[in-house]
Amino acid sequence: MGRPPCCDKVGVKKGPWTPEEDLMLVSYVQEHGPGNWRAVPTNTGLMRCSKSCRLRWTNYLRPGIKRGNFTDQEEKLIVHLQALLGNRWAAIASYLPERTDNDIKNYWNTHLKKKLKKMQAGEGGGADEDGVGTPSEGAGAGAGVGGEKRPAAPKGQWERRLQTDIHTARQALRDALSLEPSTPAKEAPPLPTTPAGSATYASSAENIARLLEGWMRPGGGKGPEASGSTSTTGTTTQQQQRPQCSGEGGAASASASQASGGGAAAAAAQTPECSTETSKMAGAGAGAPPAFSMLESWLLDDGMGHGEVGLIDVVPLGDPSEFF
DNA sequence: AATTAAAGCAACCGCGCATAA
DNA sequence: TTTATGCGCGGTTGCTTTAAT
Repeated sequence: MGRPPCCDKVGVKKGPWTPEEDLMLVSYVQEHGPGNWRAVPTNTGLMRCSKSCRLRWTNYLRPGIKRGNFTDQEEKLIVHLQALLGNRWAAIASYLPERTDNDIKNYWNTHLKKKLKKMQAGEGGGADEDGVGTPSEGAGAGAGVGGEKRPAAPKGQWERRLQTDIHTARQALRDALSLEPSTPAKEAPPLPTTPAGSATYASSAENIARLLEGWMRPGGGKGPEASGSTSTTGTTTQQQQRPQCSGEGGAASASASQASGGGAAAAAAQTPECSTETSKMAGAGAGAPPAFSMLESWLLDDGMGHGEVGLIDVVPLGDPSEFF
């Protein structure tokens, strides 16, 4: 029957997002929460496709996103999870709540693939074309991994598969983390004991501040519209890359308020109900321990002794990220 | 200093799944 | 039960930046 386009192509703007658009989207989501994306363009006046809005939010504007360099641990985790789960980036991303699937995917394609290929080549092994990521067969997933289309599995089946995924991932994480026993908190920065919730605002404000920074900087780089999202992310990402998770909360919100002179960003920094997703993140990181610490303690807590109790039992099946 | 190639990243596209009507 | 619609995911594209010559 032919699926209709998700939105009218006429009058729909494409390409990089401008800071103005970002602000419109952010303030809308702050107010209404994410979801009902279909209504977003109408209600905000954004000339964007609903999908585009969702993507922009989840990949860039959403609070709690960490951008920039991946740590060694994150890298290892991704490599292992990719080997186990295949190119199921969303699933992999659920283990790295601060990273977006798009980010992980890009990082895999641009860095890790090559890196591993090189390593394998070094070992004398002939890496297969896709390289490395041949997902271990029978990793339980059984399903089409590594690019194959997912089989349409009934929900029960999907849940079982997810359980297996979690189980195998857990094993892999153990391996991954034990690879470098002597990489203490080197890459896992100590987490500030931030008051619950502040991390959410911080992250949110940080993202917004970041975009505003690029926007408001007079002649900074390429000017407002060119700078748009690209500059805030592209070039400046590296420069603005801050020491992650190191209690930037106050600073971030401060800069947000400064930069915005109030406005949406400030609101963003203060609106308690960032969004459902935000709350998720907040809940996730209540006090915002990065997922890694959580994972580590989960994995390394040998005293857990509850057999397989743990993630699987805690997490409502179907969304491991809920755990974080 | 100018040009070209390579790398990195944001965003788009199309498909499948879930669900409400 | 069927159909329509929205959402999410993975693959891919194209623009921008950086490095090399």
